[in-house]
Amino acid sequence: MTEPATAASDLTLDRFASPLGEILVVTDVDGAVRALDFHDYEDRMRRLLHRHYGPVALRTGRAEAVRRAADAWFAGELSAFEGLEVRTGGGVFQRSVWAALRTIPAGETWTYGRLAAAVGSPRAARAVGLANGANPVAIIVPCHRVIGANGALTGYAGGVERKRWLLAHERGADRFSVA
Amino acid sequence: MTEPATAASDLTLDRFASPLGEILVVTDVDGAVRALDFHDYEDRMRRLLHRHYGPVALRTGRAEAVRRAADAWFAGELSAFEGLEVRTGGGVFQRSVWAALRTIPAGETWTYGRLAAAVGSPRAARAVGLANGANPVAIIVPCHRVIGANGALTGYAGGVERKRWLLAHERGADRFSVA
DNA sequence: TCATCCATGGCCGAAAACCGCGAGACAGGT
DNA sequence: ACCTGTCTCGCGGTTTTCGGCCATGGATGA
Repeated sequence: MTEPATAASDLTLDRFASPLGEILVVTDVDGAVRALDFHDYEDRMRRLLHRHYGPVALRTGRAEAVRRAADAWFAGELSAFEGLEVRTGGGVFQRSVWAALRTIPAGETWTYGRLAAAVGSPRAARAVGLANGANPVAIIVPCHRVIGANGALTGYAGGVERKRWLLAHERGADRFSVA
Repeated sequence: MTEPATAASDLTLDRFASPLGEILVVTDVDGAVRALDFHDYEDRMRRLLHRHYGPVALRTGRAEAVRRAADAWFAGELSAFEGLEVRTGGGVFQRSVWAALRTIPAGETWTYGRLAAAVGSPRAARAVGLANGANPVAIIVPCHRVIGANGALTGYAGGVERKRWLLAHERGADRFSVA
């Protein structure tokens, strides 16, 4: 039955351009962000929404607050997402991981193991990887700030190239272009 | 994730006497009935609640409306439950079965097959049996009005004796006593 | 009439599969 | 010694798959 599932009835879907390609964002009636993903992974995003909330119909509309924040963020204002509320489904463990992600400062990277320890399960590094990959709200919930203990980027749901770009961007080095 | 689960936070549990022994009833803050069972099956009732709503704490209290309706019903006023709202968890199929049960007139009996057909799955007679057995709200949702195609009572979560008593009561023949 | 046999369908619990990990062990190359 | 890359294996939530369970009912055969 899995109860604590933050019910979702009316969700709206918006699309806007970014340096990393078109971005899809799903918000609820309160303006909280329920999902954010890249256009080339729209299928997966919808599957995830379906898994969390059951069959939901997305009405298209504009999420102005998210657009503004994203524009500012891509322009270099790395604190632009801080005011945004994020609301998700998922299990207890996943939520704790996603919450912990937002505490990682921009420009910094953690290892999966460190994140696991931070949520109280030091040996669950691998499970953290899973949870990370299931993060419904890319970029705003910065799962890209987690890398392997050996420094390898290891993986990213939107493609490792984007992960590399995001980390470079947060380091203030904007000179790389995305393939 | 199983979504349409009618969230439950505050539930209250009441106990009162009846010709069939002590009865347990669980209601929510709106007064809707979430569960009703016989005292000798309290464990199962709690398991069911847990399955549907997760870990919930039951506070004891009085469900006056249900008490009044039950007294009237046992006294012979067979329409006494009609005004009561029932709210349950469970799957889509189960809910449709439980909803259909309330359309069976008192004093009448259907076969499992007929009920299956009524909910649009003519071959799911056996599955209807399962759903019937998982009915969280006894008597008010009259699962006892369903019997085998050959007329046998087949089964009842509260014991077949009680099923026999209930059917006799609804036929207006109150002369049998419960073992 | 009764006993057997079997296809049926939804649900549940157990078990296995899936990995965006990481630590330890080795093998080479300096 | 040291550093590096490769391999192996245990780890732990989540998701998926699978096997039973049965409050049936219709067909068979004694």
